[in-house]
Amino acid sequence: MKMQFIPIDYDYFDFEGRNYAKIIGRDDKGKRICIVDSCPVYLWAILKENLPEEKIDKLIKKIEKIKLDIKGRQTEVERVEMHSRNFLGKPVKALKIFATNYKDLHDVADKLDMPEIEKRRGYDLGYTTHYITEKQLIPLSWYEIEGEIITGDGFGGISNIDADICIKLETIEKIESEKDFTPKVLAFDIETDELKIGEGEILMISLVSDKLRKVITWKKTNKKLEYVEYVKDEAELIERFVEYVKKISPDFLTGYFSDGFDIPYLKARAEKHNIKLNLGLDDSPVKFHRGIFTTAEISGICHIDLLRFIETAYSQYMQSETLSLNEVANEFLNERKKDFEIKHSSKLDGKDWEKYFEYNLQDSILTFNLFEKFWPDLLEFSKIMQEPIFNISRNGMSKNVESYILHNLHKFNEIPEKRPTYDEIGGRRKREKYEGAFVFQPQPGLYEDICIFDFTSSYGSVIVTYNLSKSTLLEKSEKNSYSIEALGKKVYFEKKSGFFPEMLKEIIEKRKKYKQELKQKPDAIKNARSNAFKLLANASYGYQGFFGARYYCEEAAAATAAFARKAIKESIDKINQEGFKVIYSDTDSIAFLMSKKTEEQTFDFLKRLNDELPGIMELELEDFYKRGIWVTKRTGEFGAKKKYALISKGSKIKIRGFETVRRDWCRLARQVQNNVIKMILQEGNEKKALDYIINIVKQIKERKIDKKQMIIRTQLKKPISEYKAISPHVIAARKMQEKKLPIDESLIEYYIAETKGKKKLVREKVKLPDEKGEYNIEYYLNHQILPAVENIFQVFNINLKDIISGKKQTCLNDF
DNA sequence: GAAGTGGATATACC
DNA sequence: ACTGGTATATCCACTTC
Repeated sequence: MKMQFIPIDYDYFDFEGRNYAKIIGRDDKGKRICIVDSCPVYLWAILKENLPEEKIDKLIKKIEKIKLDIKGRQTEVERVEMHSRNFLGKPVKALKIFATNYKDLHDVADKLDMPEIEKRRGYDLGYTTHYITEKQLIPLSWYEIEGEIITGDGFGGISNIDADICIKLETIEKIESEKDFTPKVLAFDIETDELKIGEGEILMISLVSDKLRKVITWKKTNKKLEYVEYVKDEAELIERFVEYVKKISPDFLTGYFSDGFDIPYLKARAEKHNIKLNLGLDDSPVKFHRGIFTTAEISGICHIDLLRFIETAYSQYMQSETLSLNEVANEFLNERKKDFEIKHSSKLDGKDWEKYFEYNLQDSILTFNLFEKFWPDLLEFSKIMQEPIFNISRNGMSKNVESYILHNLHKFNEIPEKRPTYDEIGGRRKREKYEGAFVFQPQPGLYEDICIFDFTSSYGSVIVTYNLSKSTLLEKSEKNSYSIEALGKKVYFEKKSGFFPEMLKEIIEKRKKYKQELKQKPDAIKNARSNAFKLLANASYGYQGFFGARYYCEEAAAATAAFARKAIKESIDKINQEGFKVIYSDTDSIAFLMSKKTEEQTFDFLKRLNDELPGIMELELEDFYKRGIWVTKRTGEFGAKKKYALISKGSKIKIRGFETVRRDWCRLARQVQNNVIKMILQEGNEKKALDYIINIVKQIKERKIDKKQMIIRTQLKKPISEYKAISPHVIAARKMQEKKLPIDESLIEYYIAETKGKKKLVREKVKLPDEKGEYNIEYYLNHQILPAVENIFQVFNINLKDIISGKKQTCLNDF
């Protein structure tokens, strides 16, 4: 049997003691195909140097005799081969030890505690990763496959699963031409009475696919809605949900926070009713993997929790202040949730229920649309990191960097490094912070004609240029090496390029290439590809300093920061020497005054600068700006770092660090500050802004501002009881707890109210948004509005405090 | 009991 | 525990006089 095939979901199973990959996918006609395949299972034993041959022969014979009988399995060493490989860039002799079952490799490794063996590696990758590496498969690419159809009890009855064809794979070959694939997607969302898992009843479940829009509920209402299906009770609701998933049989089942809420909830309620949540194609129950986050896996159907993916792939560029479905859908789709105030089901009447159904359906529609939106990203991530979408969508960037490395090691003939042990991680976490980026101390003021240069992929290009990695780190000083002062000593790296910098070089090159292609002819795939490489390049520096990394290298991470500091300081000097004036710099960017020079002269100078930069390091022009403002710190007269605002020649405003961009300030303060900054940058003076602020102060004093503008939102980052310092938002959270309001991952909202009696602490004046009370004029003036704008006016030598307190009312007439 | 200071906490920048 | 370090600012908690 021969056909075209695209792999989607990866799993594995044991049959007669051996491991088999079970890959679910589609053929080019949309039929569901299950392929069964196997690959050699082995680990590496790296030998000590200069072992005599007879000793190696003896060792091999000894190893070949290893047999294990554990966990109800019999595993034995089946074959041992001698190979020349690299480990951390050094040539080594290593034994490739083939064994029966991947899951027993750890135990085989334990048996290899022999004096001739230096290190044991390659037993901790996970079967799926091992399989993909071995077969060089790229997930979600089209393949031409050939194999035998499996029927009856072949491989323990695997053909009983809900697939059109099961095949034992014989050959598999990638189809090079680009070929589209449109997955079958089902989005779902549940509504419940309580937020705590399993505590309340599931009231309804919505389901959305390209052809389906449905809400299932057990709630009887007078008006029958077309898209609502009514069932008897909660038990039937869950059963019906399972039936639908089976009937639709999607490639992807997607939810929003469904790993942490919807699926665990369904599971808990199903257990209560003694129903099985057997969603798997093989009728297996949903499997939960407990880690820091629980993940829910369905055999054969790829479950995607979009929240997790959006968090790693996009949150750093997003405008949204939270990752709530509403905000995210608003930002990416320009669509919103339905307005509906959720109440306990006992407090709802007929009309409310209809709205509730609509609300529930809309959530699934948004989730479905978000899936479509992020499908190119999921696809590209999966192809680039070469891991299944299920994992890709849940892994953080450090894991993604590591996946990329592991799947590219074969190009360097490298044996994979092991995961750090628990003790190693503990040791790494205890180490002191190393010195990081350089931040220029700015002089407060309003500046005109500013230019900004940026290092492209700054840290990445430093790692590549100076070959900084675990495998290139030298133990002692060597001639002809790269060296720099870091971690309070001199560190050295060899010049012969290592596999990690080499891989990173390719990542940066690809990023450049795809960015260029994207610019020429934009589309979603190119955007996703370009973004994926950008994220990979950016995360590579952090990876080497991350305690959980296989290729952890403190020296490399510290040296990267050190070389980057050196490079930027040298560039700053050169820019100053050229006759410009540097006014600010942070990590990889430099802002300087044009000092009457033309843009052409600046470009010319940039070219010359770049010619002098080492390796692949490169500065690029970020933009030209009309004006910019830097302010003082609240304490001290120095300029504040990481806080400035710019207006470009095209009148685009860029604000960094100011309260305007901080979500833990009330909306009024943020908006007022934003307006003040805008006026000053646009007009080039403070006059209009001063009039504006005086008017705002008046309005506050006269209580003309809507209380909604005064609400402060702060995230509760741990359980209430764990707080040592009881700050206002903790009090607000306590109040919510008393009122039995849900405290989920979202922000705590409160305002500071007028109170009777002498109350000194801010937290004593905290009220929840719907608590009766009036905003505290003194607080909002002196602790929100004034702090937000006073150091902006200070740039113009205006003391707002005096003006507002009325001390210098007369000076108003001066303007 | 006021004033000063350091710690805890949240959030942003790159 | 799930990339890194640098930085600002608020408000509480505690010390000191």
